[in-house]
Amino acid sequence: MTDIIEAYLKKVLKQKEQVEIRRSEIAELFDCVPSQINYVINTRFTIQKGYLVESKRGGGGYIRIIKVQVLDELDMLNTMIEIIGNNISERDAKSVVQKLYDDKIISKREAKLMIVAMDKSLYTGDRVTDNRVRANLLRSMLANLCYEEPNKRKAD
Amino acid sequence: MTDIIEAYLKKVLKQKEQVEIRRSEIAELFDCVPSQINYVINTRFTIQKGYLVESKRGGGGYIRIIKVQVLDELDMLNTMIEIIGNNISERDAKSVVQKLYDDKIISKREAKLMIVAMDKSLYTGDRVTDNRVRANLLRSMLANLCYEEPNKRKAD
DNA sequence: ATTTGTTTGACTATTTTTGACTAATAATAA
DNA sequence: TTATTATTAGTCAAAAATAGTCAAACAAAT
Repeated sequence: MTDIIEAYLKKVLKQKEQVEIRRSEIAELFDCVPSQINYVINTRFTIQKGYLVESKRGGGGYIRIIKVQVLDELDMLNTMIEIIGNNISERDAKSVVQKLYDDKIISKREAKLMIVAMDKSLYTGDRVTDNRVRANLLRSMLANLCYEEPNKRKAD
Repeated sequence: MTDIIEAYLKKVLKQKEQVEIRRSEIAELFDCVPSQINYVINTRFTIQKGYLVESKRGGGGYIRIIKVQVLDELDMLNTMIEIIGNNISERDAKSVVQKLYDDKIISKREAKLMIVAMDKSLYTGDRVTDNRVRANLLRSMLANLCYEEPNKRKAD
């Protein structure tokens, strides 16, 4: 169900920069509880994936999902570095890398290298430490990409 | 039983590049406990045998087995993975990466990504822990370079 | 007899679904 | 204007729906 609603919203976002919904209407449309919509948004339309969400309650209330716009590669990398901050979960880290791949800032091989490096199983086992180390790694790797010549793309 | 399930999955993989199952369904189909499926996957669909496995738990969960192509740098990478072992210093790790670059197994960008990830300053500060985590990271990244997915699947 | 591989199930981990309760805003009444 | 009510959306935790781990029991191979 989550996947279906996600796909629906993404389809709309393919055409437009943003989409505005009434939570109860979408819930009705897909025959689910309204809070399911919050779940979809919280797990699939995060800032790490490149979305901003605004909403308002009360009469005429809405939820608005906005695709984040960035100017260029450097801007994107810096934005991501900021988003990462000093701690990041495995899931969010992988979202960030996926986003960079989707936006063709890194190659598939680079994405895979980075994604495997985000895996929880490689670290110490202490969540707090791991999230900090993971953020350090990811930030460093992205910062490194900032100083490089533009990506020479191989067919992938 | 393991052989039967293995054969079944391989038959499907003869036709397609990947197969997605629901663990409980397959367990039911072959009248075995669900964890038997994990055993089959862990023993017969390893990365060394040319398969990649992804999965998700929870509602709509699945196990996906993907055929991958083994690259000819396999031997060299496996040797390096063995050499790395469970601990590696920053210096040794960096020379491993340098060698990969010299041997043209990785690109310059990939090399730089990996090199920055080996840096001591990113880890916990405890030498023993750091050398272990660094080895985990490097081994994972190298293992990842051994294989390549044939082609993409998602239409989105 | 010993070692290696397989089966089983109890326990754990993760993700999604659901619904009761809370919070915010707008509309309306006083 | 102020208070009240209606109309939204948000939060949180429990329940449900998956898959993963691990070790004991069992079986097969040497």
